[in-house]
Amino acid sequence: MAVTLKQICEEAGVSKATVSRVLNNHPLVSKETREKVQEVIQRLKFTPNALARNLSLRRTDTIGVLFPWIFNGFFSTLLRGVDSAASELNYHVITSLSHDAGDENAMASRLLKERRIDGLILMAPSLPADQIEELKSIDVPLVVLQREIADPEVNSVSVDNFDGGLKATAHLIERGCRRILAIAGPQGSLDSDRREAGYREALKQADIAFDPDLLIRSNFNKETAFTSFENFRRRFAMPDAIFCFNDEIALGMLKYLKTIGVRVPEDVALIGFDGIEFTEFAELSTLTMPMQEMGRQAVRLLIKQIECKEKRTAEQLLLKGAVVERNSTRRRS
Amino acid sequence: MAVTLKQICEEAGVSKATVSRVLNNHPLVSKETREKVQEVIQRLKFTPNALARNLSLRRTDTIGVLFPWIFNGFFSTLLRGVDSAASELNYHVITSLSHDAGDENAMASRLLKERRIDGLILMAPSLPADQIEELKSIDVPLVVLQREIADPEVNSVSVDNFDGGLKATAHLIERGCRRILAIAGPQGSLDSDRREAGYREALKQADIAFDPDLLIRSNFNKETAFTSFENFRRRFAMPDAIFCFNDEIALGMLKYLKTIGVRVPEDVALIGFDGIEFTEFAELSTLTMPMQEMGRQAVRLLIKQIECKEKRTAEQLLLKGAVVERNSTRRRS
DNA sequence: TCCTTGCTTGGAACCGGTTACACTAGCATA
DNA sequence: TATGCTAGTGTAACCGGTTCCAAGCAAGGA
Repeated sequence: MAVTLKQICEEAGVSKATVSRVLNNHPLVSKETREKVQEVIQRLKFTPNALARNLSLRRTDTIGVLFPWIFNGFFSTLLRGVDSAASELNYHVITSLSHDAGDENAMASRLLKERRIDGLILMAPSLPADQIEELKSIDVPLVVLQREIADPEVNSVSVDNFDGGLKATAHLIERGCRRILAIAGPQGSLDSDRREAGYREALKQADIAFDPDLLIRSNFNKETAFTSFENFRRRFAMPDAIFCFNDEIALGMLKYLKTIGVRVPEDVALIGFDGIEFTEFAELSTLTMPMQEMGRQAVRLLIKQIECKEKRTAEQLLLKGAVVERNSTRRRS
Repeated sequence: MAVTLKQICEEAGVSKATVSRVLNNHPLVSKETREKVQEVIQRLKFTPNALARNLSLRRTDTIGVLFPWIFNGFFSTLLRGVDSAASELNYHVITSLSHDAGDENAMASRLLKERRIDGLILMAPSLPADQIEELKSIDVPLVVLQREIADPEVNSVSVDNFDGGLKATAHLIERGCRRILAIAGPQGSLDSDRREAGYREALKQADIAFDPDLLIRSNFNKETAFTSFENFRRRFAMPDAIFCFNDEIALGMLKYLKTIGVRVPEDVALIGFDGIEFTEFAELSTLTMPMQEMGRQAVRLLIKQIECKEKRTAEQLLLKGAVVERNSTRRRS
């Protein structure tokens, strides 16, 4: 059995209250008592039981991070940001991957209602609004990550999709491309819509008319992107450039274009969105999101909520990404 | 304030003990009582407080997973395996990344001694033996991941490095390569040594004499690998194939060879080790380790230890990897 | 000298569950 | 009818801390 506070107080000849005060650096303890107690603590190698402490204090110093099963490339970088910020602020991190889509709520509310965590960071790009509503109702600190949220009562940290769409497109335009094919996400995806708005804005700023034929859709994965793209090819000439709304699509396209003999960047420039690590190896230009920073900010926002109880208005952070230029958009010489 | 067990028992007109029995499906409760209590639980939306429960039961249903900061490609896949196995067995997962090397112990023992976790999965490829010794002394269930351990008292799950080295080399030999350069890890790395042994065994089986000049060393990263390789090039002719002892080196080499005009696989075949995801995009052949399965097995081993208290002899699982053939070792036609 | 004040300290309740043990009632057995 | 057993339930201690409140005690002021 581990050493407990009781053993310490018996050994030191003081009460539990006093030992507890020493542990928490309470000022109202005389110097001699404090030193005596500390000596015993050292000698018996006492570490207070966090469970008991948490039960008393009604807090766990732990935050939950809920990720979707799929979110591959981001995952580690984001979690890294979360973990580093959390550990700096002396919090622990419970991770949980939702296995089935729709699982999120059950897992989240279980963690929350069982009081295992003080707050939750939720990364669920496809979580429907009503589920968020439900989570909100549990009334525990919550930060939604990587999902621009309309609801002003929900704290969120997200990449500025509009700004990103604009920058990526502008980058292609600067390289001399004018017929820029956008492979967007599904209808109704807020992320996709905002990126599209940025894309259009960049065109407008360059006095290029928006051509609806040059915007095709996917489900943010390569398979659906391929189908759309082949459809496009049958009807139209190859564009100057392709702006894929995420890196998975872009990486898939890169490979695919090679197989059909289209050279990147000589025949067509290609840019992705997200900045997953693989893009570096693939020499793919992309708009990188500051994932680690997003993780850090999410933690900060969450802990701010946890530590000051009075209801504060929610914050919605929008972090800006940046274009990383690699071979796939190198200027044709 | 959340609903507590006390409120349930008052509302249902029974004692705490009875409510607790209902919650835990204890058989000694009459049907009527059980139903009445359950109805109240439903109606008041009661969820028992895990902290209180844990304190009483002296267990947390939580395992810790400690990763090094660097272990990129593996990270998500491994964690995925851990998470899925843990959640199937009704355990939670606390993750922690050690930020500074050497941090591991402090973090691990803090989690363990504070009784926040019931056991620990430690992934620390570079953890010195004496630190493991120290962790062992805390005497809490522990599984070491991805590190062949000499100590028979420590449970571990690891890839079979010998088998992997053998298979990767044999794969190259089958493709007709005979001068096979191995870019190994540092001296004294158990992983590297075992892979090397496999490499040598494969050569021996093919009646190829081992040539010490064809074994160069790195620190398992591209920078040191480059230095060694350039050194090698100045003195010797290009080999038939290169077996890189991890994928990071292999991916770096792939890029590097391209810049110096050496074609893969036409001029030289290239194979990596580990099976990180990027290898797929890079068309790099590699020996993939079953990362997800390793995570799952580690959890299983750990929970087996947690749940049967009598000291059992430690198990050391060695999972075998498999060669995934991609373009970088495609047979020259 | 007596009372007030402030610093230390201890007693005991509390956080929200689990469970060993005691107790009661009902029924079968002797 | 007395006895033993069992099923169902309640009492109270316990897990290991935190903290409110009261009390002891010495110093300072009236």
